[in-house]
Amino acid sequence: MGVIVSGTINQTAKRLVTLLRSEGAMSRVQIASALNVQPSTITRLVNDLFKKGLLSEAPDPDRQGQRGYPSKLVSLRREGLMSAGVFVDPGTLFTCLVDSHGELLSEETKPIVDRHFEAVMGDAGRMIAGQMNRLGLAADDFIGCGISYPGQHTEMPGKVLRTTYLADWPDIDARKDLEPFFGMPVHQLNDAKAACLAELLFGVCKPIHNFCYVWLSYGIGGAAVIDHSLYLGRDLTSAEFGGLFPKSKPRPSGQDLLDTLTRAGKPTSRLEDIEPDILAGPIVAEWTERAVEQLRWLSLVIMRTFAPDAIVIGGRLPNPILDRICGALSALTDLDEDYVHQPPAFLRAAVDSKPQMGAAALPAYFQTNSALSV
Amino acid sequence: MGVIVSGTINQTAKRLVTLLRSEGAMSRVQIASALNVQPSTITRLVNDLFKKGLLSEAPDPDRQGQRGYPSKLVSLRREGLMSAGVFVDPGTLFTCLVDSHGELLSEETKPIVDRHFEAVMGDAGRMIAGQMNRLGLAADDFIGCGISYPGQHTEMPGKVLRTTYLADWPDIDARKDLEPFFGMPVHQLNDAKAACLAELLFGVCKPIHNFCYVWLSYGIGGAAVIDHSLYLGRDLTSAEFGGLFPKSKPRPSGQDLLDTLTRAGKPTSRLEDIEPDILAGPIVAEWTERAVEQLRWLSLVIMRTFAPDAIVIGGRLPNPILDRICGALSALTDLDEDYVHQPPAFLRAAVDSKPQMGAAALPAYFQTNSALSV
DNA sequence: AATTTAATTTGCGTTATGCAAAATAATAAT
DNA sequence: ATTATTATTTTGCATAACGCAAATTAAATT
Repeated sequence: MGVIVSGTINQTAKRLVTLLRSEGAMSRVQIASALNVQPSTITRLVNDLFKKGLLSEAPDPDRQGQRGYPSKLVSLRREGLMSAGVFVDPGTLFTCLVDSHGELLSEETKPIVDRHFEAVMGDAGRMIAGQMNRLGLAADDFIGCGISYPGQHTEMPGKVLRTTYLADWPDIDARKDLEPFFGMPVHQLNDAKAACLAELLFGVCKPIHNFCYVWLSYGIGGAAVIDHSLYLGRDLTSAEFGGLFPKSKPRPSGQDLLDTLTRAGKPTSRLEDIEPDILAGPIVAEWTERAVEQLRWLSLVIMRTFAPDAIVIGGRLPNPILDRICGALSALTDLDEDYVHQPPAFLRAAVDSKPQMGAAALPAYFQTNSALSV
Repeated sequence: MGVIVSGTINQTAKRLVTLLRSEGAMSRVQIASALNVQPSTITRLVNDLFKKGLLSEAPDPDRQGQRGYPSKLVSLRREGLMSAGVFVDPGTLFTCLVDSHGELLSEETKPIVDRHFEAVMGDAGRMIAGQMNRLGLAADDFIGCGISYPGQHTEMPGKVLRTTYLADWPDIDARKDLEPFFGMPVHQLNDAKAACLAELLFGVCKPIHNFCYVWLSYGIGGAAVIDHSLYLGRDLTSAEFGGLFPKSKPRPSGQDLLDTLTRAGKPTSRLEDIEPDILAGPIVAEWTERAVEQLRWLSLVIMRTFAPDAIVIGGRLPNPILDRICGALSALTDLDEDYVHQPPAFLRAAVDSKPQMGAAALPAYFQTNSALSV
């Protein structure tokens, strides 16, 4: 095995990895033209990275009856860029290992009993190490570990992430505070932004260069990807779409849904605990309808600002609700009478049900992402 | 003289030009550390570009009583990257030549009598050529010419710009339709986006990496700069802030102001024609106050989406009104009760009164801009 | 079996750039 | 006055990245 990404990875190599993540298997000439370099450059680069175990190669299965040297399709080797992910729900610890395609290699979930920082991170580190062990892998087969939890970013030295949910957690600086627990490079980002990266690298947004993610969880978060890069904005507060809905009024958030259920005499405290019959019933249906209307307005705001190619709907709201919301938005023929353009594509997030995959996307993103543009 | 930018300009050279535009004069070591390369690389690059006439060098005037080899400050040579600009008002043609610092070398304004495309562009070409002549310069001393006018971009092959104001103008493709008139590379963008680039390269936004421009003209336009690059979005419709205000209702646009004056018995048809006493009177004051309130809301939307470091106010509304609007926004201590962060910096655009400078910024931007990031 | 075709590879030269040592021009210490 | 110290810039050398053109390869077509 052995780790693959050495300290210095050439700029064109980064662009190549980003391209292959985005487009999947490609021939060398296709790569060369996409990256605007000579085929010979790609030959040398690919053969080099192949030797290092980063890439794999296969004959083109669709090729039939064409003249000329048959192209060989190059793609990321699954075991080439593996990463680990840890998501901290206030009550549960979700961990996983994923390969370069975002396929789960293993996962493990555990209730959190001791909520203190050291205890949670100690547990997480042991869970990750245990999974590696069972697969016969070592920490240096991995490019890193991502940590994600609901929380607010603050622009302190080192960009710390703060949570109010978890008892007396300090402001956390990824490198300094977290690496000791995992023995590999650590990256962190809050739940919405991490989930967005998971869609970018592993989910439905692989080929999309500009999109906005609307994250519907207990609160409403969001993220924006511009030119295949996460745009964070001042103090990492870009695309905080929740803030567009006044806090005091009804809004399409999970907390608002739970409050609505409580008012309707069906008190529920966690989104996962909403009963199937209630989920299928009129209270939720009515709430969803209102949410769709509010998100239609939000989509208009997004189109007037970011004007992305797609708006992605995901989060920790129950799946059927997110599916219904996304379906209803996709069915709109126009967003608003004053909006003369086509509505954007509305996409249902593919990997939002496993929030630890968002975390696992972080090292992959931060260590190999590079703008694809010429 | 002779042109300076040869066909191929190295990537680090682009980053250097962008850096010097943004930061002004710098020493070689400062440049090296800003661009994350070795000082020796900068020595060679700078000496090379100096020989080509792109850069100039001067002793550091502030240096006094420090040990060591005295640094020499490198900056863009004024005559090194000149460009031309043409702005087409429905009734007037504004043209100019500017140097690499955005200083006007010459300007010429002329009423449009024949509004047909060929006639207008023919005139513009002759005006530009005449100005060059008078200064003893030739077309190939210039990196290009920018064309700008109010209009809608449409995503047709080649990214055409369409106008409804000007009689039977076709969809225009910069390279194919415009270059014959000017004999140099031509770039085009609508008024708001061009004005934004003028602030980025020549105005108050030189050092700002993320900002949004709110363009208050007859209509309301806008633009967003992310990582020192203009972000255009799907079909070049990003940051079309006007669309956030329903067309049917009062809105902070110049047309709305003119309509307000008409209703108040002071009919005026052009923004330049508003009488000084009316400008200072209660109708305009009241209108401005309402505009400020609406723009406060818009600023909140901008902060929840782009979260830029600054919001820039500019346009063709009368100067005193724009000054008052910008002043009032700057004075806000918070944008909204739910917005817990600091308000952004509100900046008054510096070069919006000369819209042809926006046009002149286009060649400078498109031919040398390069993300500064590492 | 020879020809055509298209992808890939190889050989060669150039450019960009890192690294370390040297040169330079100032101030500070003796 | 001379020497030491300091920071910036330059130079010499080595190497990595990559363009270009020619060669190679493996298929289909003639």
